[in-house]
Amino acid sequence: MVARGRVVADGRPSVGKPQMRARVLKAAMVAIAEVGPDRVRVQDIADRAGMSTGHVLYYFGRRDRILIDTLLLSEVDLAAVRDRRLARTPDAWAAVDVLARLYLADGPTDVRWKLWAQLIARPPTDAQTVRAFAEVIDSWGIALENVIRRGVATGVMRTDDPAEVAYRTCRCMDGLSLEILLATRGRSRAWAVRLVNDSVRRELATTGD
Amino acid sequence: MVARGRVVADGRPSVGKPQMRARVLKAAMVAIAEVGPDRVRVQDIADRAGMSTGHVLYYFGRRDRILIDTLLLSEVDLAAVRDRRLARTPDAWAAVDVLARLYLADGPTDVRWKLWAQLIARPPTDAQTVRAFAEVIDSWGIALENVIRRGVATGVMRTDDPAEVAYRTCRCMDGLSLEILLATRGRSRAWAVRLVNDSVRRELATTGD
DNA sequence: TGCTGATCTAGAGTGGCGCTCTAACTTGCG
DNA sequence: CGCAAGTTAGAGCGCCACTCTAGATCAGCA
Repeated sequence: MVARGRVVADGRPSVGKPQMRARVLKAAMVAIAEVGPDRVRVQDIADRAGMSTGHVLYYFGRRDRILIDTLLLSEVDLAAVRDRRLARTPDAWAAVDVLARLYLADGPTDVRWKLWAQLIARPPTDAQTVRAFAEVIDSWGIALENVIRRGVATGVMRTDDPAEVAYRTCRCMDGLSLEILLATRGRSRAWAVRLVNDSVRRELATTGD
Repeated sequence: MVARGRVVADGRPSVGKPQMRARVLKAAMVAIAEVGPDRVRVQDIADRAGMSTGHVLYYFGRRDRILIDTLLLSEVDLAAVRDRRLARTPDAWAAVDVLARLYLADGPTDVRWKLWAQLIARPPTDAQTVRAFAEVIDSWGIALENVIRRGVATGVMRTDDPAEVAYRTCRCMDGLSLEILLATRGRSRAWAVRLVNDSVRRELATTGD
């Protein structure tokens, strides 16, 4: 036993000083943005946090966990922004546009989506983390579903199954974001935003729209 | 100059013995299936090919290139299967089903999609490879577009823009495959196949269908 | 057949990096 | 002060991609 204050097996460290974790995650965001999530070293993060590599790993156990928590943190932040903006946007069509712009990748170097790509390439195994990511993904679908329900309620949209449309639209935006990341063709972000808006409008528009 | 028979800078090796490359790629497929594309070592591939690691890298230069070429090879094979089966399937709705089943990930361990994930996480930089992958992606869109055109021609489908529907459907299948890979919820392959079939049918069905 | 240069093959060597481990330092509490 | 728990640093280990070099094999030629 003795438990030398170290990290518990595969879970989160139970040790204190959450501000240290926050500092590391902040540094990680910067480092990832500069170096890229695939190339970033623990050393890069430690440098920017003003700590040693051993110290950083004392809090996170594994390098992967730093990237995972960074993504989770950025998703939590983004979800807050999303919910705030959606609440401020009464028109359902405008809300769809807001959501699409927040969800879709900014460009080939979009940090958030590059982290997602990293995660999918090496998926986490522990149930806790898997559930956390499932909730993040769900929250986008639910947010869009609510927008659509509002559109239906206000009479500007029409559908039998808001949840299905929302889910499918999110998966489509996933694919679009991946193509933006790959940057194979000219397929730009602006083009993807327009495609999402158009296809949703075509599917949900009431007759007169 | 002198060029000691080595690999040219970032491109393909110009050296002979293509059967050696083929042998490595075949071994790579096995190794990747067993170990996973993220964990597979050059040693694993070399072992299965009956060669040394140095020998393997003599032909491919970088580990990444092995994975890239493995994916390209498997895509070429799959495209051949796809075109053959589609040619044998006159009914457009049935053809959509065939294509969806070939395109979508088999399950959380699907090798082809795991390689795609790997590729997106660390995208290739050289123009030649980027173009090759763009063509692979395009070929799926074009194949689906042709199916839809056939459906329209035979009067069982209706749409203004077959290319747009095909493209969007492919991106949706990308997103679905990613979720199958992540295996967060019960979202299974069978469920995804049905979703694609249903949504395409809903979008393209003629009135009486 | 023996010579020569090009190509091929093997494996030892190198460097980098994730991760571990130990030892020292700080803090809190009686 | 003294002890224990928690915190910090950094040296060290092991692994793995990639490099380098030296030898093997082969092709063409006299």
